[in-house]
Amino acid sequence: MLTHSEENYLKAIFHLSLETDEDISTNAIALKINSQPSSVTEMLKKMSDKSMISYQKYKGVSLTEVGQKTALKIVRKHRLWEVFLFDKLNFSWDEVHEIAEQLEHIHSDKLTQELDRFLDYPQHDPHGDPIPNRAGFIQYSEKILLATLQVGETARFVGVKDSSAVFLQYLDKRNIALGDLLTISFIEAFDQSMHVLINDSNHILSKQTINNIYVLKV
Amino acid sequence: MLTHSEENYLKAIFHLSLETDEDISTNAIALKINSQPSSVTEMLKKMSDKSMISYQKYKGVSLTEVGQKTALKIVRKHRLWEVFLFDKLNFSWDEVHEIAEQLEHIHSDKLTQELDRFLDYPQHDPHGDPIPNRAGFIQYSEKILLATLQVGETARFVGVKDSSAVFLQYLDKRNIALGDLLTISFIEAFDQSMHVLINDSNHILSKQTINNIYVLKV
DNA sequence: AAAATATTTTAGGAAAGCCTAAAAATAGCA
DNA sequence: TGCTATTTTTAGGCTTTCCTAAAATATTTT
Ligand SMILES: [Mn+2]
Ligand SMILES: [Mn+2]
Ligand SMILES: [Mn+2]
Ligand SMILES: [Mn+2]
Repeated sequence: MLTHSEENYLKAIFHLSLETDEDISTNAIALKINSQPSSVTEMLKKMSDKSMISYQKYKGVSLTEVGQKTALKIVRKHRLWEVFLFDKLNFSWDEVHEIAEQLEHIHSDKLTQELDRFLDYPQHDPHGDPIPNRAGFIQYSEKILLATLQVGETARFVGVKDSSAVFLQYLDKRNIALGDLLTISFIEAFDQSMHVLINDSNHILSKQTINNIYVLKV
Repeated sequence: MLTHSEENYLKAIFHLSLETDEDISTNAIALKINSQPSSVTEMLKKMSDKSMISYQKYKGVSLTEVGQKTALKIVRKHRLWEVFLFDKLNFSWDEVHEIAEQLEHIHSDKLTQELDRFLDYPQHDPHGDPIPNRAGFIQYSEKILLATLQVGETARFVGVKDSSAVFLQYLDKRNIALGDLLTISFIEAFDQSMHVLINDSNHILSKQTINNIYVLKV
């Protein structure tokens, strides 16, 4: 059984591995989990001993098969709890993450399974991220950044890249929600801001915003 | 914010305090949480510094007002989660405690409140124990031990004293459930075993059993 | 009331998980 | 290739929570 801390390391390495094919560096992990590189080195040794990661001094780490499976279990729990909080307990999508960070560490296979059933086997969490199934299989979609669309194109809002509370609240304030249809009416050459038609109203979205919104072309 | 461990001490002292009016001894706590008296002494000092308990060397401890309030919050969470697992996730009453022991440490007032609402403000957990309300008020009932009844009396099964999995499973096996009506038909003088009519079938319940079942006379 | 017994505390130590500062290794560049 | 800057590891320390063994205190028995 892994400790709370070990699980957080595993999850950090998992998420960092999604961004690159290279091994994950000590510094990158330290940055991610808000700790010091020396603390990370220490933990990496322990997790290597437990065969959760492949680690060679100075060469970075990658998840082993077991580590990958374990990380997926934690991500699954995290996202299922987010769905529970959002769907059943009236939490908003900017509030769920913090509590899911705690709930993801509850150990009970039956609990995870029953929660999944109770929520009717959801495919995505409230931020549009895919939920691994019981076997650890995760269905990634072909989502692209809104910033890559051309004038005239229409697409569906299916996810956010960085789901910080402040960004999610910004979207809420503008009544932009997951599932909405977006049509690009104009792109400002000067600052790349995008004029977008959403729910019959026009929005001007900044470069930062459109680089943080995932869509699926329709 | 209290640690996981401090919360467990608080809960132990709370439960021990229900059994007696005296101060709680170091040994009793050690026994309850399965640790050593020396470990307990150490923690009691820390919790006294945090004003959660009143502690005088060699004299035992009691909860302060703040400690009592905090303990009740944890008990509230524990029992609400038990209801959730039992009512919504198909857990049996002998399985819920173990997982609630983990869930009770999740910190979020909103979560507790919304869970309470979602479960429709339950008054009792799956073992018949009362759930403190948001303000920490707990409604104790006049329940008595089945062992105290006389031949001919009828009462409703409303709780168990020791809710160990093995005892709860024993009741399940005999189709004896919370809410059932029990009528005493005979008491064996030799071993105090009780002949009880439950759901139209006759059961012979041992001394240990009838001293572990709470009822309300009807 | 003294002796024996039981309870509680103190002393000293271990493991986990974090830190800072210094040393070692690696990578980038002239 | 050799020097410099960056990254990573090691060394040493701190806190939390647990432990065992010994000392101190309280309780019970004679
Ligand atoms: Mn999240
Ligand atoms: Mn999410
Ligand atoms: Mn319980
Ligand atoms: Mn209970």
